Amino acid sequence: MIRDIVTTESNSSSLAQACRLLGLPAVAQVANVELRFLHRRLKPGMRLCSQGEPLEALYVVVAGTFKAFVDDAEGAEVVLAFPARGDLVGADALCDQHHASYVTALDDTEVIVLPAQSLALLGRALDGFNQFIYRALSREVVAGHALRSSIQSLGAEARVARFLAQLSARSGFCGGGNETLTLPMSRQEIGRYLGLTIETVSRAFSALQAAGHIGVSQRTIRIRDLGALETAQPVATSRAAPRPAAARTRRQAGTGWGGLLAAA
Amino acid sequence: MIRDIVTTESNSSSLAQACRLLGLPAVAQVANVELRFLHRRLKPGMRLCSQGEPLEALYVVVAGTFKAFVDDAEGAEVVLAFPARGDLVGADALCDQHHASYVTALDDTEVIVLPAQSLALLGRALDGFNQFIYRALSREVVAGHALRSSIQSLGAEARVARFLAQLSARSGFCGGGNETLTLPMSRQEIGRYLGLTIETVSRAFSALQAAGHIGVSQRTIRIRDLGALETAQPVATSRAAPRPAAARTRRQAGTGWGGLLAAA
DNA sequence: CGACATTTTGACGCTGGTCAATATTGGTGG
DNA sequence: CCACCAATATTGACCAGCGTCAAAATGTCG
Repeated sequence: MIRDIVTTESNSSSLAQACRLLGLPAVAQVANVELRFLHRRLKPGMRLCSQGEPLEALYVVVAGTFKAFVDDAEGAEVVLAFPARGDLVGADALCDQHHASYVTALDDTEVIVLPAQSLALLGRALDGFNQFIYRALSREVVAGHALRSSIQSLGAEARVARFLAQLSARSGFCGGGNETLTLPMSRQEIGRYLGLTIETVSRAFSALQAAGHIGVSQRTIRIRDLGALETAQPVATSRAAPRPAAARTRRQAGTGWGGLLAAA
Repeated sequence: MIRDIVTTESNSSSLAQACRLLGLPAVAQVANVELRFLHRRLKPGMRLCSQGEPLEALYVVVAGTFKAFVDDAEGAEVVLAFPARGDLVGADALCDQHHASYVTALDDTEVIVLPAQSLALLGRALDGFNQFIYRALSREVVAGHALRSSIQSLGAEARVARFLAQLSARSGFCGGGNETLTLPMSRQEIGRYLGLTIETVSRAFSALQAAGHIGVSQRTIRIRDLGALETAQPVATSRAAPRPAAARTRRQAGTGWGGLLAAA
């Protein structure tokens, strides 16, 4: 597609570097490949890929944060993940060669581009490369399970708390030390990720602040008691999962729902 | 269908058959492989694999239904999927060679066993084999996204309705025509899958029956109005996600609710 | 036929969604 | 440089969906 990046030079990375970024053990052979992959940079709001679009490449995030989402039946977006440094983006397109979600940049970002053709090629040439992709994909599956588990198990406040703990644990979100982080996403987006409304997210922030666990100043969060955030409180009762807003645009055919039942 | 499978014990299947089952386009070369994979049969309650266990093989479900789940913080299980005919099981172990969830048989089941060693081997020998795994994994990711989206978007009744519609759309669940299906799982398990309590699931069944959309008789469901089930109603409002219960072994301990406000 | 497990139904209330109004921030023009 | 307006965030009041507690009903199994 169109490369509008005029900025500096898109530089390149080796396969070994990509492996390191993904946190995968680089197989021996990997080090010997001199093949290099181009980088691409995006400004906030720019889209890396869209739902329905044919697969052109997979991406490994080098810097910045993205938002991956789909539109549900009523048109409201459901945030699937906030890919950041070290995450693989675009894997959901491998099953039918078309992206199944939208991915947009939340801030200034940079990715390593792994062209689709290269995948088959590399797989053939390098034994370890397949493991590389398998693991990245598998990790995504596991992460999805973990998220579902949290959403079903925790109350609103605990979910937000863990969300923050998770962010602080990742590199790339910290604006300096691992004590202060600057959120690249809005409360709205956090809500659509955790299955909460914007108001509830805001209240959770306030409550955590009142409890002395964090310091909140807009999108700048100071972690005061990481332990408290991680040890989410089962709080009260419940465990349901309500409904979205909807209200407005009702009436929609909605086939959607592609896969209730998945595989393991 | 099952005629090549001689009932007796562990039978075997070719790679091409496995591809067909998974609904993946069998690559040319696949047809030429004469390698055959053994089958394995399980009785209700038997475990195909457990969390933490080292990866030994991947499985393709031939018949019956499984339940894949993890235990959340409080020990309550969260059902991740109900793998049935055509689904790949065990993929979550590819990232670190250890299973990340439990998978148990809900009824009499049969799977094709793809030994872990064969994977690397096949990948090296067959170009198409990697695509095969990529797609199966990717499909799982996409299915997970779809499920999350539905859980966050729909009310309890709509979730149950769609769940049933989804089941009726799959082969393997229908006890005859696609009009009557026999659920292999309990209400409890449906609830832990949809993020609802057993009571809410039960009430949803009753409501759908009262509305004339289904006929309920224990675990035998008659679909009377499939369209109504698929066109889930955004119902009311909400969209929160409460907390789990922990019911069972509860008896006290302390947490319950007393600490609720304090913790918050 | 009796003890147990699963499902159903009812009453009650907490969590979190909805509606709504007020603050803060940020951008733009005079 | 400051007033004005739009976007985002915070708070409050209200209310309803669904979890929790409880018990009855129906089915399973020995």
